[in-house]
Amino acid sequence: MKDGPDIAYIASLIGDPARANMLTALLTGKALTATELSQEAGITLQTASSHLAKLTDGGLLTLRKQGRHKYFSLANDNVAGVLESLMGLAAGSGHLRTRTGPRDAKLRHARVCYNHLAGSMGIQMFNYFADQHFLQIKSEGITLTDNGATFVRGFGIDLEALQKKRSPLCKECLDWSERRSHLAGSLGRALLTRLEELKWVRRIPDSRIIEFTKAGQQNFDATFAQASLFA
Amino acid sequence: MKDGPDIAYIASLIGDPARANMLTALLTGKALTATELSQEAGITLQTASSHLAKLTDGGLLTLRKQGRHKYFSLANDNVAGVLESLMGLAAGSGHLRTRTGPRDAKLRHARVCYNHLAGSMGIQMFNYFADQHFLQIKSEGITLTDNGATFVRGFGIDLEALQKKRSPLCKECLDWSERRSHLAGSLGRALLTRLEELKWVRRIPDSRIIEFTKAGQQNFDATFAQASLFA
DNA sequence: TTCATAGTTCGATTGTAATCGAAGCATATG
DNA sequence: CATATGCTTCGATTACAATCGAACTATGAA
Repeated sequence: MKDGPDIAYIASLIGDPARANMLTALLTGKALTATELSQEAGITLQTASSHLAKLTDGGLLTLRKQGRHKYFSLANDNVAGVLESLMGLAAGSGHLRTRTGPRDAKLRHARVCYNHLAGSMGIQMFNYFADQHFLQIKSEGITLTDNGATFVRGFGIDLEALQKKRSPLCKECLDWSERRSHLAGSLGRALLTRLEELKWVRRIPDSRIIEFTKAGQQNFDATFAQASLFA
Repeated sequence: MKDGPDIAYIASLIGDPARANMLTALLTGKALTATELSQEAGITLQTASSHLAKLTDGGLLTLRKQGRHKYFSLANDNVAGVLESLMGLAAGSGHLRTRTGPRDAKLRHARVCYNHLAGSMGIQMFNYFADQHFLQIKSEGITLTDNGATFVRGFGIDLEALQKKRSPLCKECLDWSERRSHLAGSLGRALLTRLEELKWVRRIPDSRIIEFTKAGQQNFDATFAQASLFA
């Protein structure tokens, strides 16, 4: 009856609306203060403080003290992954109270998922990498091929700096809107940062939406053209 | 503030201990009746009935009526996937109240995850398939290569019958104990069934544990020998 | 028909967790 | 130092959901 880890404990942490709102807010990857999170969830600071304590205690969040501020962020990629797949369930399983407004459409097109690109644009990029054999999927995970490394460097990313880091270079992350994998890991994050540097995209403040500039969209489509389009 | 699907609703469904117990019980893939599930969770039938109604209403369970029995099972692979990854979080994030007893060790070695093989043996099998290039990972998902198909047929599986089905042949599923992917989908299920047919393994009743026979373990290791062992 | 088993619905109780006001620390700034 | 800001702790309130006993419905067996 009591096989395995205590799943109810973690799920109940996510199961409170206020806490769920804070967690989704943190899916942008940006670290937020307690006050910001309380506003995000629509509750007072006192209540938020108690919630945040529970979340950190449960290992879902990490916090960094900076002066008199406390910055909270998701503990790791796994947390973000669970949140995204929960969204997949919630979207798929009947109860989709997601009225598909214009905002929602933008969200499906491109959004940030723990600092990497998600949505249909994220899928397109992943597809391109896969089609060009820039990625090799082994049982241990995804690795970047030599051709892939060349491409990434050419795109203006300091690959060596990334590889020095302890965190995994490539990971895949399941997209709730597309139900496919997109590229996560430090490379995924670096790619999004680069897209911002190039001014192909910009983030909408206080939202997970990523907006493409007109030129940016054209460049993106040209760079990450899907092979299937030519077939 | 209200981006995306209602994640808190789903999470709160899983977040109740009684419901979580029922869900994990269903991770074996076997359909269970309301009475069995109530015993599994240690609650009365009345309470269980209300819980089961909520779970089906939330799209996590499907039910099949057979005479005066109601058989419940997980709605789909996604549900099983979310449960497993929640276990990963719960196991990893500090609060591992999983005292590693002998039972737990068996669970890590081989267990059933929604009717397919999980645990280190599941990983070993997946690794073998990957190393032998029996699987090809594309962005849309995993596909079986021709060599893979030959191997699978030789192993005694009616591949054509599986392919006729609507459900996906190959999927990957993240293992909470190993933090790696193992093979899910209808092929994954068929492989486990075949292992049982061959009497290499047997399921422990009322548990997720899969036990290897002595000969079965030897045959398994010989068949799915990891390339890295020879390196 | 009568009895037994499987499951649901109703009502009342109980416990717990979310919430916020008020007061208390802690860290910055003038 | 005083004062503002960010956050935590305490206490009381409130609301909701889990629980079970009892009565009810449905299916199957004798």
